Amino acid sequence: MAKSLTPATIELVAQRFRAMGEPLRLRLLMSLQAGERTVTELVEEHQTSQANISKHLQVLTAVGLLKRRKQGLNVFYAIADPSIFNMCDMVCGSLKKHLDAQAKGLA
Amino acid sequence: MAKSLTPATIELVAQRFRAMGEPLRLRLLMSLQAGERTVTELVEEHQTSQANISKHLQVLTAVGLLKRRKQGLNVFYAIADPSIFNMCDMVCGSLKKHLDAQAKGLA
DNA sequence: AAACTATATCGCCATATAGTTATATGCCTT
DNA sequence: AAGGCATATAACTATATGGCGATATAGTTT
Repeated sequence: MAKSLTPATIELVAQRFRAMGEPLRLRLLMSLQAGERTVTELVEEHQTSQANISKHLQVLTAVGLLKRRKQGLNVFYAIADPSIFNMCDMVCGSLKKHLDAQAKGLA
Repeated sequence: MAKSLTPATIELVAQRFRAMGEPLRLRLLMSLQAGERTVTELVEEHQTSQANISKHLQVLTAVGLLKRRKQGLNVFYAIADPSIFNMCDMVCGSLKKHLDAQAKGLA
């Protein structure tokens, strides 16, 4: 991490993390890992209202994690930068380490 | 990111991201990048109440990002897994890309 | 243009969370 | 054991956010 970031930059970074800090949003990202999807497809895949999906997609798009492509009636959403999945992998790895250590502590 | 994670695991991952999705918490992590610090030191460095710092440290510790070491009256906090800074770097990189693209879009 | 479809937005409620002040806890010193 | 220091917790307020149903908007079809 860079030495000193401006408060505004820190806020942007925090926003990104916050955007990824929601289970449903993580699931949406995972759905999109295989390729772009329309809102309807995502609604069908995750059982919640269309309004809710739409709002979460809006959040992810606003922070630059997703990109939108409109085609006729449909809107296709896609991952803007696949590197986010590396982040997920890192969290999973770190999480595993933590859980293992915790498990050992309980032994 | 692994193909299918259980809801519980997804929630854990989300928790981690959420923990990093707060400017003050990011600043605390940055402070600790150089090495362990006591609560008092962190309070002096970031201008907010001791109670607030303590609460944020508690959040970061709960999700396994920090570790605690008690020594006499003091409690030293330290980064539990330095790999989180790679994540910050990745976010910064991705962010930069996004902002550049956005800037170009406005040109 | 009227009806239809896909998506976005609005208004609402319930809950979560950052911050504050005040207080409690735990450890040390004398 | 009494007082003082460092940290944690409690009680509270203000704000943000997730979810819902209803509605608006934009594009398509007939």
